[in-house]
Amino acid sequence: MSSHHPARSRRSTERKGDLRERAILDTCEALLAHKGYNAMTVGDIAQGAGITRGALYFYFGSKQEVVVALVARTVEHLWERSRTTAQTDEPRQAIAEAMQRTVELWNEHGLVMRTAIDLSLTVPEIGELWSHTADLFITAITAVLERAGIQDGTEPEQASAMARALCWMIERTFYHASQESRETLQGASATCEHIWLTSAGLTT
Amino acid sequence: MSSHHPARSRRSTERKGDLRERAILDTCEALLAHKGYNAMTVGDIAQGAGITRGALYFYFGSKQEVVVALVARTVEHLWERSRTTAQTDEPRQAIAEAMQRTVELWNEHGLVMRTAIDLSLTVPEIGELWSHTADLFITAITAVLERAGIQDGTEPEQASAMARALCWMIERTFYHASQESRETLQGASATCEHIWLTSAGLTT
DNA sequence: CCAGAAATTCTACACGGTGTCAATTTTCAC
DNA sequence: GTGAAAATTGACACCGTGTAGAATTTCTGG
Repeated sequence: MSSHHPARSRRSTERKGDLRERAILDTCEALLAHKGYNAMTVGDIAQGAGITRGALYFYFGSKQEVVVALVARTVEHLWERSRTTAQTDEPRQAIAEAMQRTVELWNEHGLVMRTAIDLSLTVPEIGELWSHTADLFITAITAVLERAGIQDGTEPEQASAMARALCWMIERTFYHASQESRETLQGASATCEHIWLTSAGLTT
Repeated sequence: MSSHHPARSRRSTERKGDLRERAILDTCEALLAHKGYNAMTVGDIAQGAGITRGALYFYFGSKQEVVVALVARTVEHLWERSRTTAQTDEPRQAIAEAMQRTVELWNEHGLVMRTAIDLSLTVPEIGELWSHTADLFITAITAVLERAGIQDGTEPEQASAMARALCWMIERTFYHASQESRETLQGASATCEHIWLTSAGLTT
């Protein structure tokens, strides 16, 4: 199952295959956009990448593996971005910045994030990736809530549980809004920010 | 495409086919539970219902149509329940009752509701059904918010937009919690209720 | 530059699930 | 009972998947 990409990772010069691999993922992303996961066939991806079906199976073991790799690529980008973003102490500002950053993430990667969510159930690896990503968000939200004075703990009305619900609210709201337009997304963000602020008791 | 079930609907006596149709949907629901949508094959459903693949195609045009019918059956049940539930004027009580009812719905029909959500993207008819259901909820939440003094309107911080975000929060939170246990679902409900109350400004 | 090895690509094949069809059997109304 | 409508069947064609072995290209050290 994992006999693919043996140890091709560390290489001085970039092998031809690395290019192909990227081409495959790019094509996959493009096809996902206007055909959707189910309609997209392995043949389509191969053709778009300029190779044959057979050749594609040299790089990935299945259609699922391709999408897993695509999601992994995008998700690593998210983690990267989260790590390098300044953390603010002041709750109100922290919330505003978090929401702004999230809007940008969805504007750039909405498509892949949506498919990640859709496939979380059926493709275990993607479920893993996405739930880990969600945990990062939940942890961050929890921290802000606690700094704002919400009691910490895991009971229904304490910070941790609230953070989880708020995270799902944001995920789902952005999921829908990002399918519409940037304006819709911006408005949805404002609404979520407002609810978050209110829940944190920051409605002066 | 719709040459199936011609006008078999209105009938004095119950035709044999009506039984089969129900058997098919029941089997589909059962299979969905421990195989999932993708793994479940038309042959499986037919076998479970005690007929051949060919016979199943007499009732439904495809696997998708079967699931659409199943979702429709469940969703009509939801609408029924919503309609016959007493509407309370007092916001706090209205919210408590709504959440309690929602917990019951997810306890009874969690599986089908989750698949409905999962297939909303890929199966247009299901998307239609589910978004209509969501609209009912959003309308109800909006009404409660307005009665609680939230300004009505569609701007980001007004009742309509907030109701939408709260609806998605509940949907997603319940989606996840209902996969765990009844206790988890109850806790999740309490958290959502708390956030809803806070957002409505009812935190006395 | 060249030979062998590794990487890459191709074609052909077997398998499984889908949806269709014409033929057949069962059920129902009169 | 009989003829029409309902229900069921098995066989078939199609398409997408994943595999295998052979062929080709690219890299590497001498």
